[in-house]
Amino acid sequence: MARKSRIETYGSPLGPLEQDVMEFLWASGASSGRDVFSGIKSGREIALTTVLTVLERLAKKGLVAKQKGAGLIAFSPAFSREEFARTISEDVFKGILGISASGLCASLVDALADTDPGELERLSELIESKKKELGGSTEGKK
Amino acid sequence: MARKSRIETYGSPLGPLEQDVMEFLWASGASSGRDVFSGIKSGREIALTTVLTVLERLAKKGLVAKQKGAGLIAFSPAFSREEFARTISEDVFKGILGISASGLCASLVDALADTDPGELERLSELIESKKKELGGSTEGKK
DNA sequence: CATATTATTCGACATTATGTAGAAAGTCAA
DNA sequence: TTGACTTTCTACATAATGTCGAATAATATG
Repeated sequence: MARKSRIETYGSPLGPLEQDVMEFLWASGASSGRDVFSGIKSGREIALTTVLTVLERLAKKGLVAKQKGAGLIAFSPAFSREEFARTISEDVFKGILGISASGLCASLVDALADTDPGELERLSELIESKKKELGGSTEGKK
Repeated sequence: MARKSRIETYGSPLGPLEQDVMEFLWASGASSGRDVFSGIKSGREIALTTVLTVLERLAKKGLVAKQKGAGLIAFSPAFSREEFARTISEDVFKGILGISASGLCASLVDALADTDPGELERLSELIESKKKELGGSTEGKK
């Protein structure tokens, strides 16, 4: 049996340039290749084709949609930042939970307290409702 | 200015073989190269040197400690499974929190409810103590 | 239409990470 | 010294990513 509790995936490993491109698309929405190029190239020396290639690869990965309509081809994020983050989170959690649920929770709480204390409150509420949701319907694993 | 809210790291991206090796070390503690080899090679065809190489690289990365004492060199995990998981978690959270704290929390709660409901209870307690720890600085509706 | 521009696509090379392992060198005991 | 075993070196293969120039396809213009 392939041991499962692997630390596997960690989500989608995007390279720095790919991330810059995604950031731009998330911020600007559908854009032409040149737009993306102009947008992310600040200070750095990078060729237009480099960006085009990345855009192409991202499209192949299904992270950006390529729409060829009337004028130029438009590239747009296939997922919102949130959806993307959530997808990653899920993969990460699946992997790490098998190793140390308590450690994961501890890290989350610490990180939250550090960057967004207010979110702590919302988290407890979230937990409450989830517990309530689980409550009663105790028919084993789901 | 390096835009920060990146999705960056995602933690330590170990390859499958490297993970098998770490799993073995976590389970067995200090072991000789041959032990690791024998331990992880079940069914598969793999050379001893391959494992040794991986062990070596893992050591270079600082994930395993190489102790050369009396007899054979002993390799042992430099971090416990939990510490490792925690390190990964932190990196991941730092990256994702900048994007969507609520999304992250939602994912965690869902994942927890799914794999380890009991941990939900512990999480809320954890949050409570953390809130208390933050104390007055976090005064607000409660 | 013929040509200059701009847009897209192709093909390539560099680097890094990982898997894989044979060859060489080092150890140690019989 | 010899032989078996350990450890190190060296090297190749593949995949992901960054990086482009060249070739090709569209468009626009004179």
